[in-house]
Amino acid sequence: MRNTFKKEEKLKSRNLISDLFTSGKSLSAYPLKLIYLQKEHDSPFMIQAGVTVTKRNFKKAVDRNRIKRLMREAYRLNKHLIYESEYTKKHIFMFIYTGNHEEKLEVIDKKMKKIFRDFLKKY
RNA sequence: AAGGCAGGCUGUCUUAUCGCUACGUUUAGGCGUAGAGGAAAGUCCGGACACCAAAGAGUAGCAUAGCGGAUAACAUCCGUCGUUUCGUAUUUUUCGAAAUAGGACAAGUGCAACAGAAAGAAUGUACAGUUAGGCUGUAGUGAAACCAGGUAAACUCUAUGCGGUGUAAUGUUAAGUAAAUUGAAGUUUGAGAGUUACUCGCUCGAUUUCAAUGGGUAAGCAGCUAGAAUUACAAAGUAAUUUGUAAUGUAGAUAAAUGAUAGGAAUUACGUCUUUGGCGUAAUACAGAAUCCGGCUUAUAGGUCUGCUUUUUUA
RNA sequence: GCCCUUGUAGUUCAACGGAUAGAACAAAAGUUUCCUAAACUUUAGAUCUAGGUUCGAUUCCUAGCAAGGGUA
Repeated sequence: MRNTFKKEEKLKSRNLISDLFTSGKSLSAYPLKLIYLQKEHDSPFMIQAGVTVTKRNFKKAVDRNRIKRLMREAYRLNKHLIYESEYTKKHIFMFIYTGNHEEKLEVIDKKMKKIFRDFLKKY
């Protein structure tokens, strides 16, 4: 499969996001944290995913944008782990960066793989 | 020549692979084109644009403050006068540079530590001008006592300007319902309610029936990027700036695109060597459009230019 | 996005433009005690930053920085 991450695959609806934060479950692998919820949505993709960085830890918009780009890149390169598994229920994902300084892509990539492995182990 | 300070300009380039957003094209896969800044930042001023007829009048409030000009407008910019500081020089003047919220204390009110006789109307001490009184001058304290005193980035006064809310404005499309809104008719008749900081004013009566609209769902689309546009040349003007001609097509996202990896080049720093260079390592600032413009302020590695200044060398 | 407020010792708060910025708690040292606590005595410690107005600024003005709040 192709490693894309297009508009339709991104988590955008405010309602879905607030549902996710009120009733979602979480997995953690510092400096990343995944909040997930099994829920039907309109997207043709199996998972709608978003990333977020708190303003408290990164005051400058440049830093926040950079980390979000790195997280999107890591998700894009690793999502095949889930799509190629036997699991097929629809989910919404939100990745939160809980660290307070910028990490390199390879670190984030490693943690992303760990989170996906943990996620698949649970089902 | 090297270093420091201040200001102006500039603000790394390139190839491949994997991706993102918009537009065009394509039956689909795909392909083509375009894709952050000088400050996009702070939100400190000024506008454009849109809506609010509950948008009116007055007061309050806020802003500005020599003079002339520029501009769509400004608290911005240009010129000039005054004032202050510095330099040259030195009796002053003149000259050069920098800074400057720079109306009014002769409308009224307030304030002035310490010192001083006295800080607002009081006339003291010593000396001198004259012998006494009175008057005048000098000394002494202080930032200010040269008197119609000082102080308005003290209240205040004067002149000028300002209606409010901000693109999440506003318009429109689809589904679809109220105890809400609007219109018409009937019945009844005046206590109250609402509105901008306040007053005047202004708006709204209550209930029943019928018809229409329609909260929320931060839904979709428009607004949304051709504009006080950019670049070049010429002319006018001391300048800010204006006018004319030609060329150019230059982001439009919305949990929010403009990225990642690998290689090469450039610059800088450090280390090392076989030292006009080679090799290795590291770094490449400040910072990310959110309706759009004009300014202001703040941040900024490296390069480059200008001014001032310090040290060394040579003449 | 828009709007507003506040910055004073380690903490919570004071201070008309005027002498050496004050109080409580906390901290340090000492006295007391076999030791600790309590009590008592003493000490150190601050106006967010940079300019300006003024004879003089925590106070007034301007710009920046930081923190907090409101609104949709």
